[in-house]
Amino acid sequence: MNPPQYDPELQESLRLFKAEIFQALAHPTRIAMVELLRQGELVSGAFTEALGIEPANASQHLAVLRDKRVVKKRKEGNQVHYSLRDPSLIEILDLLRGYFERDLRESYAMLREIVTEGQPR
Amino acid sequence: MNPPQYDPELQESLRLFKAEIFQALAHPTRIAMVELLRQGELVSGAFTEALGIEPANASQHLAVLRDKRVVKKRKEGNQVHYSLRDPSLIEILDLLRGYFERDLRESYAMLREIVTEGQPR
DNA sequence: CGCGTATTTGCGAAAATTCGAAATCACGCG
DNA sequence: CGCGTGATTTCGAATTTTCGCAAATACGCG
Repeated sequence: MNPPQYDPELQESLRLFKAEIFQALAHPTRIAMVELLRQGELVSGAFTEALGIEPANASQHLAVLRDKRVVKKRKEGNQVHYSLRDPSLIEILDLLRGYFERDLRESYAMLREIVTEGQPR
Repeated sequence: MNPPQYDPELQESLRLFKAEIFQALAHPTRIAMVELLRQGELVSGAFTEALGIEPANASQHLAVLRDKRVVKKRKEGNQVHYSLRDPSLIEILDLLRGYFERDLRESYAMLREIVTEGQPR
């Protein structure tokens, strides 16, 4: 019960868990899904419509997100509602947004450098 | 060039970009590598020793992290030093730890619920 | 039962992972 | 200079995983 501060096995399972979360988000469609869920619950069909994909495909990606515990489902009569299991995922996505912006800026700078490099001085 | 606020194509390529970053971290070994880099620079060989993997394997994973711009390399004589390109990645991993703990608590609660459910009242 | 919505399953193609062997690279030494 | 050594990367091939489509199957409802 009491968690040792430096348990190698715990560390390992924690890394596995983190890897699974990242794996779950390692697809453009699933990222779009999570971003859509930022505002709240969505029915399964809403994804297929918003993303222009087939129901089967949406269901598959949702299954991945479900398996990795990113989203939870709630059946209501005929249809299935999905929502984020833990809103703090939003925080993580926001943090990543800052990361991406920095990275994009860097890439842009590098690109410009390469371009100007080719120019005669 | 000028980025419209809501360009679907831009959104899509941005998601692709994000997916690549997630993909880079979607492996326990690579997560361990990033966590090792929390303290600072490491030589390539240090990873193989700390993680108990073969040099070729470590090099592959480092190449992935390099390609996705997570780490940067610095050659010094015989060996190659790696370091995090952006330390805010650490924040994200820390956030995930809290996420993980919440998840464990939930699983435990659910387990207990199932157990008590089976009990006669 | 019949219908529409969701999910699951089967399958081929593409990508990721791993490992051993071979190739590079920087150094020091005869 | 040529050569051997240690560190790292690259190559090649085998295995595993992921992806997207299509067909089949479940599920709730009238």
